Amino acid sequence: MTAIKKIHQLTPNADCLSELLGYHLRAASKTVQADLALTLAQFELRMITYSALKVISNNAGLRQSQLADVLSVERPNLVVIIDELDRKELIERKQVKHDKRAYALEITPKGSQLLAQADAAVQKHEARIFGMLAVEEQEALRHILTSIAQSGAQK
Amino acid sequence: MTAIKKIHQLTPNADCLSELLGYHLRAASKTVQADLALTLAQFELRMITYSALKVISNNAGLRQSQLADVLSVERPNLVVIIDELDRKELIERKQVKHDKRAYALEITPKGSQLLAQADAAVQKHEARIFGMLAVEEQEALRHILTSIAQSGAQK
DNA sequence: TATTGTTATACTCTATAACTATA
DNA sequence: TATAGTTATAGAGTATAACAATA
Repeated sequence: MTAIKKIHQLTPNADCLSELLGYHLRAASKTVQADLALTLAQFELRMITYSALKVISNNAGLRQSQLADVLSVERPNLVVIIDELDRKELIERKQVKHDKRAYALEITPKGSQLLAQADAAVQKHEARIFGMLAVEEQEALRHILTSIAQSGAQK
Repeated sequence: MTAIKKIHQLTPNADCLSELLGYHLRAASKTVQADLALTLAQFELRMITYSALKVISNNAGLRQSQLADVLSVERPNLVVIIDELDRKELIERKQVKHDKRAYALEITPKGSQLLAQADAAVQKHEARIFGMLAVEEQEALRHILTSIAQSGAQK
């Protein structure tokens, strides 16, 4: 049985997928997202709720449709995200003058306090993941990733 | 109305999330995955079925549990992936001597032919995405991404 | 007992159509 | 007619428990 198992064991080089840069890009992204998720779970935040809280904090009064655009989330899906932050009293939906359809999103003091703590933890997370890179390497990586992200879809 | 809208418009620098390297990593990964998905759709393959087909092709006779390990997919989820490839007659589940529980996975001639075409398209895809980088830059990126992927989870 | 493949299930993320109340 | 927020829903992707057959 061990003999058969050995024959079937994959040699290190048998992973033919590792030739593809896209494979490594995806693997690195998954590792980072997993670590970030653990980091934010300490504050009962998800990646999307953290992002939303941060954007609202930096853009007081913006509307849900604008936030959806910034976060690249469909409007219907943003509703439950905002609901979650609202229920936790981290943000508020305030009336917009001259447009009764829309809400102006604002962070609460409680939200600002939590965001400050989360931001500090995220900074540690980034240092933990990217700290082994020199500052110039980090900038080069940022530049490369930005250009890749904008290389767009075919056709 | 336009006045209110302008006030609420986000300035380019208001996207406070772009400070995070993890944000750019995720965005780049999503762009690449989307382009790869389009590329493989021409052959009625998904990323996971393409990966499975390629690993089976390079490791004839491996079992589903081994393939699940290589692809980092849970065994129950691999079943439907193998079902799909089997239904399309791209692979075969063959009996394993000395172990009636397991199947030996093998690619069919039809599968090999499709894989060759898909491989060529994926090569073009990678060139389209990463072609703007010099070869040394590609190798540097591969090295960085590999080390990031292995930086592991905290705690 | 442990393992292989399988079934059923559930949870998250994402995407679309359609409704309401306003504009 | 168009827009903001909402509801309902459906599809991927992913995760776990439990089963039958076999080791």
